[in-house]
Amino acid sequence: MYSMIDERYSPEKVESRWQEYWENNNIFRASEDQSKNKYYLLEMFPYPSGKIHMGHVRNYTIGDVVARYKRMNGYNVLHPMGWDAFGMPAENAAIDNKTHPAAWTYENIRTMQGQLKRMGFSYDWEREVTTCTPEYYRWEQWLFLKMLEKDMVYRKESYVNWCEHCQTVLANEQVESDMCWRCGEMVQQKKLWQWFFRITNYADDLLVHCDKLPGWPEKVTVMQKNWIGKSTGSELSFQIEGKDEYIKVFTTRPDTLFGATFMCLAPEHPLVESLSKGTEQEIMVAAFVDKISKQERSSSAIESYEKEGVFVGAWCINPANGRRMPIYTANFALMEYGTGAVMSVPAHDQRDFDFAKKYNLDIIVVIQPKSATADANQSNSINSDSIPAIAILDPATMTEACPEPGILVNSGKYNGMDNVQAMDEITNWLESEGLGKKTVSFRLRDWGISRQRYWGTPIPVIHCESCGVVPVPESDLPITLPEDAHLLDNGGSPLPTLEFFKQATCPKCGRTDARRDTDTMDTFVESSWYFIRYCSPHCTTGMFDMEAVKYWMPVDQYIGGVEHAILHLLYSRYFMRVLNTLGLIDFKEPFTNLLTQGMVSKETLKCPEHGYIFPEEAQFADGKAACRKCGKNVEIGRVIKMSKSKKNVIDPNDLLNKYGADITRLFCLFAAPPEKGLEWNDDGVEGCYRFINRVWRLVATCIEMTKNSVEVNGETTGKSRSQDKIFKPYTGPLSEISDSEAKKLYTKAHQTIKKVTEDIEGSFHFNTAISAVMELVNTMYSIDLTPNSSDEMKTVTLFSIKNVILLLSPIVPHFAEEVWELMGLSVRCQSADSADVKNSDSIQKLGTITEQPWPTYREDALVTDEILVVIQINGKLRSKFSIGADSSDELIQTTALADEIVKKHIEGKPIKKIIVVRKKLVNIVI
RNA sequence: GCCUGGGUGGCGGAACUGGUAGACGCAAGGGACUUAAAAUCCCUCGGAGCAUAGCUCUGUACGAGUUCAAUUCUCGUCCCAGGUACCA
Repeated sequence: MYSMIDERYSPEKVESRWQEYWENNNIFRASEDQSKNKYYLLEMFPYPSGKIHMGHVRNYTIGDVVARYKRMNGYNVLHPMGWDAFGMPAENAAIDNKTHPAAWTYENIRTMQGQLKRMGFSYDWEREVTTCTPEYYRWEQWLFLKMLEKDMVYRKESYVNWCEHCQTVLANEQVESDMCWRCGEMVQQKKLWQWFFRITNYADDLLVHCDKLPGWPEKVTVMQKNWIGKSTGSELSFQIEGKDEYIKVFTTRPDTLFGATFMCLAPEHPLVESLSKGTEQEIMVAAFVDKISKQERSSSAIESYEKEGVFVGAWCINPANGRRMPIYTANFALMEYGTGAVMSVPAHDQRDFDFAKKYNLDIIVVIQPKSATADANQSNSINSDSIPAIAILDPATMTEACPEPGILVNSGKYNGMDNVQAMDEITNWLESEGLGKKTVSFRLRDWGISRQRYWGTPIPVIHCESCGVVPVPESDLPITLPEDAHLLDNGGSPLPTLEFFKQATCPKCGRTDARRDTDTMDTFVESSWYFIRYCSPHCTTGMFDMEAVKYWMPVDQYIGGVEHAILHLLYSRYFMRVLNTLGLIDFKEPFTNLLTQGMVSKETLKCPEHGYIFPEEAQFADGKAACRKCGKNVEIGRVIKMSKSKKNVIDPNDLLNKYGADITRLFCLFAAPPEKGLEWNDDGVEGCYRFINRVWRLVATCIEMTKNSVEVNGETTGKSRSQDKIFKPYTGPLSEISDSEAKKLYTKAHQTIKKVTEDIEGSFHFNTAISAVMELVNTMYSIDLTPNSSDEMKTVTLFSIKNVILLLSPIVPHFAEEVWELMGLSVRCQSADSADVKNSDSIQKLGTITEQPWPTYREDALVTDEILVVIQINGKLRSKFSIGADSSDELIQTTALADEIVKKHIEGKPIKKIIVVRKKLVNIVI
């Protein structure tokens, strides 16, 4: 029967067959089983943008390999998948294609689910969650009401990007160099009443726990810490000249108070208008505030604007020295941070220095850096490891601010004090005067969740003229998104135009002219708790079933793009804290271990006529590209992460059609370690196909060489005639093998098991794991394996090939199942001869490869007899030699010194030093 | 701008805790097999030089430094990517 094995591996024949087998036998269905250790493995669910692209394929392949690996290690694995189905692209598509966001979304889900199934991922599809269904978002509305009850949500006025021409709100992405992407009109800022989650209440807790997430990459926790941005400092009050009013500032440098020479207020600061009123600056200030109010408010935009400001026509008094300080309004002072006011110390802050130079404001030095004072005293000293020798700071000659620590000057009674000490002393003094206190400030802002969009979760409140904001009664949930709505051509939400939706009866007073909130929630809200919904996706009595959550949560391993390092991950952490505070769960951190994969990227292509185009819509020739539709030259843009909106995506279908799922999976993993970014290029895929075929032929060879009997787990399988020898994989000690070639192979096989296990367990470095298996396969190819090989070689070969298949099985599961069966190792091929299998127990034991235990290695089989030692002379490699593995350092040193090449290099020169690195290297210094 | 990463042959990448730079694979070139092609197998493959079975120099973005020894540690510079709160 085995001579019937095909010459080449044919994925199209094999893959669908095994996918059906897994599905029909519910192999990946997860249920709470208290007797087993659970393992919740989660990949970030996708936004259903159309088709999956290589970024998804890579992410989900990594996850699937881990899921299958953990299953083989005996865990009860939960591996769910779903859809982050609300979002802006559905609205844009609806406008462009004259369809409905729901129709577009569900169609995409269908397509993408088909693609994922074709990849052979081991999801429990019974648990599929789709966030745009009322069954899902009703619980989000429910939670919103709970949060409202507990004052965890509030309303305030806040700005949005506004296009006057389209009469609509724009996302930051829809603003292209200050203009509306649809019509090109200059974008303005508009103030709207919006809902905010009080995430800042948890700022400290979120920050502190960043250091209690050992399973997270440090770069992610560092980014989150910086994002939260806790700074300790002081809040100081400056009296406005001639008034009994004070300006409060937050500063991290109270030690520089005596050097504060002017004050900057955010343009939206209420004092800006009131102070300038009636002064000759009034018009200038109003014009400036108006100009700033129209500018984009994203922090990258704000930082890119030139720092500028306008005098508001009033002064305040420096509480330290009574100095008159002009008050400015400046574009770099942010209302959202601190108190919206900044005391400016130009001598010691670069931004203030630049501002002072620009507007010709006073600069007073109040700290002399220690290095400068020391250098000044010993004029010729060269201080090699510090700042270039500075003379004593002089405002007249300074070219930049000096933020260095040092000794206070020009600071009255604090002169001569160390500046760090002065921070406390000056704050304490002002506190005693009632003008200051120590405080902390966070960069983190409350989470604005109101969106003036259609395709999102409706916010469950009603606005009543008599009662104000009234929560929708729980019994009225869900507030479903009306489906008979058409997107407006300008991109605006149709909800405010739908009278039947908007009209509501006030639950409190019964007024019938109340109106429903027509805003929807930020889609980050859905993705902040979907992972907990997976535990009990069909629960109708609450967000989740407590028992199921107790069993499965937290997520043991979360895998997704590093792009989500801050927002999504921080919001999810915040949401668990909310649920915890509400008493719904007993933990705070959702994800124990996190793997952030690097972005799969590709250059963008932009046609002057058709805008962004897909790679297949361009014709490439000598480094240039032309649009296939209009023939015009296409602008080849930067290499950026794949995204549907920029159309720089590669659909895996071509690869799947040509090579199948396994080769595609193998290639994605072999290309680079997961955390590294990947500029897409499929040049190496052919090599992966070759490798799989090498294994395929090796399997055929092994079957041929051992004929038709193999024993697994003590059970003989396959047909054996009495005259046949029965070969089974050798698993005994290395020392009992006499054939030196078999010995080497046995060692290599055990080393490979160790290497692959460690690469997966330690860092998910599948690329090196695959390399290791390739090496083992190469070793096997270097041996002449025939039916005439020694019995010893046959059993060692069987051990090796069995482990090649097991080690590869999480990566190329269809292929592995197939060859496992061909080798007579799976229960499936037993069905015809079930009499061979003595009892149902052994069926259980055999199973298919998916149910096999992960292989283990023998320590005794890892060691080799000889080691290679390299000889360096003055750090340069000159020679090397092999020596017994148990040789002493002394023996290694004398062997090295006796080396002919070494002798030639030394030529009687005196040896200054010899360094011997254990069993590795000798460095002779002459 | 700011925060976080990254930069190694023609290409993707490897190198444990500072100890042989280039594992594994792709591409390329040469050869074997074949009527031919595909497939497969074997050999070469960072650069330069020389007295070419080999040897020497040089090389991990760039410039310094620490060390017997640096892709790895320190400082500085350049470039690229991710995020920057309404893309998800």
